[in-house]
Amino acid sequence: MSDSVRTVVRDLLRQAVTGAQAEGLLNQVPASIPIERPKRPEHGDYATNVALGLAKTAGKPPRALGEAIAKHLRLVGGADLAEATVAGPGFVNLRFSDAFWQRHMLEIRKAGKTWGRGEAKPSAKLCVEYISANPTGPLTFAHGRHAAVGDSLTRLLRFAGYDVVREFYLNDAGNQVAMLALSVWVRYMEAARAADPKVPEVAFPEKGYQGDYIRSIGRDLLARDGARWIAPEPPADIEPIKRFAIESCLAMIRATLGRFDVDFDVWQSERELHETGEVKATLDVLDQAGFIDRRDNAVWLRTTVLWGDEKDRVVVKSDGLPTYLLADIAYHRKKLARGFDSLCDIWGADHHGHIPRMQAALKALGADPGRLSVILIQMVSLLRDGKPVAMGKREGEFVTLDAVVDEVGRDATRFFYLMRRHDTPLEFDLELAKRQSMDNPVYYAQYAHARCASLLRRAAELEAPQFPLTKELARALTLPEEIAILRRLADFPDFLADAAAAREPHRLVQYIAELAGEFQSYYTRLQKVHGDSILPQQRQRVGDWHATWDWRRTAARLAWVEAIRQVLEIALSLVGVSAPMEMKRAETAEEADEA
RNA sequence: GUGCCCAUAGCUCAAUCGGAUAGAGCAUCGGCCUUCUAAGCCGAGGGUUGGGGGUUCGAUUCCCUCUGGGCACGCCA
Repeated sequence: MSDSVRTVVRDLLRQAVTGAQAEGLLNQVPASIPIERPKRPEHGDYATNVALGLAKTAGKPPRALGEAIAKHLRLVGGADLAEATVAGPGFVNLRFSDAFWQRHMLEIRKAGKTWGRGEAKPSAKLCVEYISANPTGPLTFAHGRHAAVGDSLTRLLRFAGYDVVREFYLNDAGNQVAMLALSVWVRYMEAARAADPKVPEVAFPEKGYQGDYIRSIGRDLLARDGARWIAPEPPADIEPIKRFAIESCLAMIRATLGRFDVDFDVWQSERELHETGEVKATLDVLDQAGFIDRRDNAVWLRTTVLWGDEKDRVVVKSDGLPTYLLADIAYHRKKLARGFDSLCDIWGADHHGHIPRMQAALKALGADPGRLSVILIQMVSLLRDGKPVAMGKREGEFVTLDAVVDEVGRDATRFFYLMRRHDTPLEFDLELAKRQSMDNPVYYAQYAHARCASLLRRAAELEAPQFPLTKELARALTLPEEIAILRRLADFPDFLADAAAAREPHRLVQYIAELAGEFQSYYTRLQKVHGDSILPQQRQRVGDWHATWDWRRTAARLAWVEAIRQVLEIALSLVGVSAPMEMKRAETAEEADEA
C-alpha cells in the first residue's frame, strides 16, 4: 500500500522544517506539524501554519520562517511538488503537480474495493454497543437513528482497520419486562374471554404496555398454551409468559433490524448476567475496593468520591433487588475482562446523567475510565409537510422504525439519519426523503453513481477500444475539474481515517454529497463549457466517427469515471445505502431499494 | 434551582487543533435539453456567527456573563 497523500505532505514538511532548523532559524522541530486543507483553491492543495506557531519561540517574523520552509520544500519536493509558497501572515501553501494526482488514479483503480481501507491496528480491539432497547415492543424511529449511526460507525471502523465487535445489550430483567409479561397475560385473558364468556374479566395494569402488538402476543400465547394460564389472578410464576413475551418482542426487533441491514455480533442478556452470578460478583469487587456504603436499608456506590458525582447511587435497593446500574456495571466489567482496548457506548442524550456513574464504576473496578467513550445521540423529530408528526399521548402510540422504512425506503432512511452530527437534534422530513428529485440528497448521490455506471455501459455498447491503465493514459486527464476530483478521491483514505478516529460516520454522507455534486457539475460543464463529452454523442456518430474519435482520452476518462464510481460505492456501502447501476422511477419505497 | 448540550443566510446545516475573503443544500429570482439519463447544470441576491465583555498577531471556535431553546436531575430503565 502506498503512502496516503497526507503522509507524503507530512514527510515533506518535516524535511523542510528540519532543513530550516539546520540553517539555525529554529530552536527545534515541533513534534507535530499541523496540516490543513485550505478552503480556497488559490491557497494550494495543502497548507500549514507551522511558521506562525514557531515565530514566537524562534524570535523571527513568521513570513521569514515560512519563506525558509517553502525554500526547503522546493528542494525536497521533486517533480511532484508544483509549488510551495508563503501567503498571508505566514502560511506555507503546497500544490502538487497534475502528474502526482493523475498517478493516484492508477492506485485507486488498482486498490478497487479496498481503496481507503486502513491497515489493521494491532491495539485497537473495540466494543461498540448501541440501540440496546428494552425488548418490550417494536423499535421506534428514534431507535432508527441509533441503529443507523451505530451500524455505519462500526462499518467505518472496521474498514479503517479497527477490530470491532458489535453488541446489543438486552434489558430482559427488571420491572419493564415484568410489566410486559403482565400486559401480555391480560391481553391473553381478553383473547380467551372473546372465545369463551366464562373466562373471568381482569383489569389492564395502570402502567401496562398499550400497543396492539401486545394483543397479538396475547393471542399467540393462547394459540400456543391454550387455557393453561386462565385464572382470576396473574400466575404466581409468570416467568414462562415473560420469556414468551420477550422472545416475541425480540423477534420483531430482529426482523426490523434485518430489513434495515443492521447486524450484531453479540446479544448480551441482562438476565444472564444475574443468573451466572456476574452481577453479584461485581458488587463484591466494588465492595472489596472500598467503594460501597450500606445505609438507609440500601447499598450505595460512592460515585461522589470516585468521580465527583452529585450524589452516591443505589446499586441494591432496599427490597434486595439490584438496580439497572449494577447490572450495567457488571456488563462493562465483563467487556473489559474480554480484552477490549476500548469500549464505546451509544446512548440517547437523555442518558447523559449515566456517564459519570459509569466512569466512576470503571474507576472503582480499577480500569482507566478513559477506555469508555460515550456517544450521545440527540432526538429525532419527524416532519410531514414541514410540521412535526403528532405523537399520540397514550403510551404505546409511537411511530415505529418499520413504518418509516415502509414509507420512505431503507436507503433514504439510513441516509437521512446520518445527515446530521449525532450530537445535534435531527429533523427527519418524510416528504423530502420520499421525493425522487434533486432536492433529495439520497437520490442525488445514487444518481451520480448510476450515471458513472451508465457511462461505462454505454462505452461497451459503442465498442470503445480498450487501453492499458498506465501513467501515460492518465496524463490525458488534464481538465482542472478532472484533477480536482482526483484530488478528492486521493484524499479518501485520509478522510476515512479522520472520520473513524473522530467516530463521526455522518461525515461519509457529506463526502458522498460533495463528490456526487462535483461529478454532476463536471458532467454538465464538460459539454456546456468545454464543448466536449466523455463518449461520442448521437449527433457526432456520423460517417467515419469510430475511426476519428479520440478513444484514448475517452479511455482515460472512463477509467477515471470507474474510479469515482468505486469510491462512491465504497462510501455508500459504509452508510448502508445501495449503489444502483441505473436509476428508474420507482412507485414504492420497496422498488426504490431494489434499484 | 443545579448540571450537560445547543444558538451561524428566510429554512436545514458546514466550517479540521484558534487561521487566510464564514461555506453548502433548500427556498426565491434569472438562464441552460436537435439529451454520453434535465432524477442534471450555471448564475444572482441573501450574514454585526443570539447580546455584551475578555484572552490572542488572528475567535464561529477558548474563558466570563446575559438572553433564548433542549435534556437530565428516582431505591425507574
